[in-house]
Amino acid sequence: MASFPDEIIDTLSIDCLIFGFESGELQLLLVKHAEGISKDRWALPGGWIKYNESLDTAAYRILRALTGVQDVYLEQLRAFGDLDRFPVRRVLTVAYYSLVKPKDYDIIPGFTASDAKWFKVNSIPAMPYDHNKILDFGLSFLKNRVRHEPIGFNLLPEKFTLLQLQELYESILHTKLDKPNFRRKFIKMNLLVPCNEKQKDVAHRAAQLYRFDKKIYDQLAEKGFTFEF
Amino acid sequence: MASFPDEIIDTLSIDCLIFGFESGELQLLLVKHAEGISKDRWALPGGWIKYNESLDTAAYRILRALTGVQDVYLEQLRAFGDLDRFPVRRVLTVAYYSLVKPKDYDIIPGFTASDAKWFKVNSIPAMPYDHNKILDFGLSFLKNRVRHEPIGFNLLPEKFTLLQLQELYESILHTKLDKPNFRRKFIKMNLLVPCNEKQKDVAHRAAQLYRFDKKIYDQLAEKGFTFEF
DNA sequence: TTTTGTTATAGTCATTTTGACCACAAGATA
DNA sequence: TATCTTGTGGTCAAAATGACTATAACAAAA
Repeated sequence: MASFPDEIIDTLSIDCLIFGFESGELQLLLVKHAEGISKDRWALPGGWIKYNESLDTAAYRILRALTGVQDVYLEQLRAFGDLDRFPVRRVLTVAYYSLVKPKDYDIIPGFTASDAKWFKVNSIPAMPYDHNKILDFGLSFLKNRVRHEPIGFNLLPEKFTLLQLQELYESILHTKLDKPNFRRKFIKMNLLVPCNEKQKDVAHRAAQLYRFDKKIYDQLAEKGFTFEF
Repeated sequence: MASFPDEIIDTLSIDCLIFGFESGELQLLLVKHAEGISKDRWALPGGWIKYNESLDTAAYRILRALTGVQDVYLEQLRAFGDLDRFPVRRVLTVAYYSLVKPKDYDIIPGFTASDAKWFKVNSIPAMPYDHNKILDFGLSFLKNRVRHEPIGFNLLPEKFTLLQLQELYESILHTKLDKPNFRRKFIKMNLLVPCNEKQKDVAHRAAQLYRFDKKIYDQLAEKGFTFEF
């Protein structure tokens, strides 16, 4: 079974949770299976690991092959290994996640996917296997993480307004936050750099645009800083 | 290969990080391999998953068989799947961790372990495979987690002093904390219940003993509370 | 041109939390 | 009795928080 290096291991798979943020809502990238036992159903982008690739390598390959998404930062969530999670035989899957800006990527379904598109996190269809369970895990992971690390980095466009940032937090935390207080708190963290630019084409007072300062973030991250909301 | 349900899967393993806290220091439970390619070396308690058991089940079985430790809460950390992590063939391992009170457990080496004992985290020997890497991951995970959840629960004896609690935090966070401030902060969280008892056999003023209030903790945990130090 | 609607942004204020301390208490030991 | 060690109660200024109020911009409607 392990004789040919490039052969797949049919008991080890990868599944990806690709989160995006657009029009004030958290989104998830799903693919429609083109073959296999869940043909024509929407599910997490996933596939078999090959004998000669590491978990990370497999995750990047599979995500790219199925959705066209590449050059993202994938992070492992954890393994899911319940006996009955896959109906045919015992399959262990390792879940990865990423946070991206949907607009930065052309979604190109391919490989074992006949289609691929963004779904609002609040209206995800019932997926095959334990994919909904994996999503739930990912969502609570995200909810937890957003409280302690400035993950907004990857979800917002290069330049963003404070309201967009706040909406991102509200959408992940599932709460309303006070605008002036949110603004004050975030600005005091020194992570935001005001661009010399304002919002355009809005039917109200244009907001200041900001961007994240990666350097300052890295400095802070090294000292192990955290923040709460 | 998958024909006999009770057969092991020789490409899937479990490794456990069992942390303990004693005499002011963080400890880790290791076993000495009795067989295999790393015979006589100290390593994380670990073993092969069987075809008919889930990851969690395998973790409990293996930990118990090798060290005698049972009735603990094991939590999955993540999977480690680098191609070269195991010299003979490709093996994916799923790491689990637990926090326990060493005194609560009789360490009984067994199965593939010829010996088992606690090591101070600061003097862990070089271990085979990627076990040191797994430990590093576990330590930073712990460091991060201790800042946001009251994990002390499982590491301290039933009744403990505030100084013991503080030493636990200092030992995980690798810093010194101010005594009166630590005390004030922790007491205000309402998580500690004073026992009507004092420390005994100490060569100085005896400290009040406290215990955790699990109910209050659960209430707080549900609301998603966090704390910082 | 004025009004209206909508979001941006500045600021107030009482309360709570923090960090850095000091000082005394309790008890064992020299 | 003096001294040492750790426990525990407290102060105090500074900073952070949460709940608001008020004003600024500016597009669109009246």
